[in-house]
Amino acid sequence: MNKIEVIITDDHKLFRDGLRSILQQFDDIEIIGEASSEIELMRMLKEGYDPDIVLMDISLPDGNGLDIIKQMKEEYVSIKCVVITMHADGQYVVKAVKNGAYGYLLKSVDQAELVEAIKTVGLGKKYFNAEVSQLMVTDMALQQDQETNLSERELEVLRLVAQGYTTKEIANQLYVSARTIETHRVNIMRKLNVQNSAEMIKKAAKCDLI
Amino acid sequence: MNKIEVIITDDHKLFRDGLRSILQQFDDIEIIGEASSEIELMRMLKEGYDPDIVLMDISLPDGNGLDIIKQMKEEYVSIKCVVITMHADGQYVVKAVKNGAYGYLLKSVDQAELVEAIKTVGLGKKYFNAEVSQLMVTDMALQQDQETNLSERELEVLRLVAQGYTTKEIANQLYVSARTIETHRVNIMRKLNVQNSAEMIKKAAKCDLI
DNA sequence: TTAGCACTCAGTATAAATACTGATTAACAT
DNA sequence: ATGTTAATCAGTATTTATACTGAGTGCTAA
Repeated sequence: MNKIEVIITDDHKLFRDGLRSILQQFDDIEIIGEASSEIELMRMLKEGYDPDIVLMDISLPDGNGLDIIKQMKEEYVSIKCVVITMHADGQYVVKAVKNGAYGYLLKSVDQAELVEAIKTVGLGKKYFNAEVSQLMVTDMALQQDQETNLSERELEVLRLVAQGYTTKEIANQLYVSARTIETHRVNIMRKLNVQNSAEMIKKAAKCDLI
Repeated sequence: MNKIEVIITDDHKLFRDGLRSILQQFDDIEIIGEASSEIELMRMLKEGYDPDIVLMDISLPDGNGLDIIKQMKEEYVSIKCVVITMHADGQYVVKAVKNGAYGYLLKSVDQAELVEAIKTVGLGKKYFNAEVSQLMVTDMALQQDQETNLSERELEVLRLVAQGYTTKEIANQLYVSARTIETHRVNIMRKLNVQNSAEMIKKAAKCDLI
């Protein structure tokens, strides 16, 4: 069996050393490099490093660690990113998942779980433990809790607006005057607590109304 | 300790009987009712049934089971819904979570896990096992895979548009002419393959570009 | 070195949205 | 009964967006 090749990315040398020390004990895992920043990581990849897994802290000094996951995934399709962080924040987890991360580990995990995560991801599967899943679930449930109280008619209008129909077109479709639709739009914006159509559609999309 | 009061909702009597038979063995769980449809369930709740948990199949004959979770949550805040279904579909899981479900079980789970889920939810915590979390994660990662290829500048403009700034305002902020911003808008819409600003914002929101 | 793309900018005309002022009717719950 | 809300409709003026025609510069990768 081939070794799982890993690059560790974290701005704290001591932490990198610790990880290396732990992972060195396993014959099927090999640390092929370390980076102390996103820039350094990207430079290494550009220079030809080709790890199976990048183990990455997302509170790096240069920029947002979550964005780099996406970037890396686009440029180096085969590399799988496992986030390791102290941030027990559902939004971070969701963002990481959406950006293509293969795993999300809290720094509170133990050795055994770290290794299990790496091996799981090494097989091409994703690794998110119960705690992390919980964070994600809780966050998603919260997002939905923004009550809207739009009437049926308003929802209907909102959906048509979001589909790109103009006020006039909607009026024709619903057999009412354009004035009516305009009133609806104003009321919808008031209820969603936004100032204009762009924000209205954004908020509607975020709240899954459309 | 109080018993966890459960209503089983499923359109197959045999399945309800099976669940009842399993759960009856546990002293701290009590089946206080059964419903064979959403309508029946809602009627029971209206009549005063007040379960801790509703164990619900989401492929019921009358309407979409996922929507009823939301409805129930709004009208009966204290009731926790646990979905039990044969649909191993990430989108369903995501939707269930967003609608406020406290758990999602595949019909392939065993007795032990069913009971564990009920007890966990009974304590007010959510229960989503590794398999289900996996489905959810996979689905979310997929959604993100729609490539966009917007340039940095275009993303910047897009985000400002979504925040409700007008073309002129954006032009002032970025120290370029309004023409330039208009060109950007047109290019963004072309790249996102949409016909107007409303669709542009909707698509951007759905793809988490903003 | 040439082709493509990002980014910038222009005029003219029309279509649409927004801001302000209002109003009537019907349903529904306190 | 009375207040609240949904749903409908109106005029006028202004601001924005859109559609059509374009173009020049500078970078980069084939």
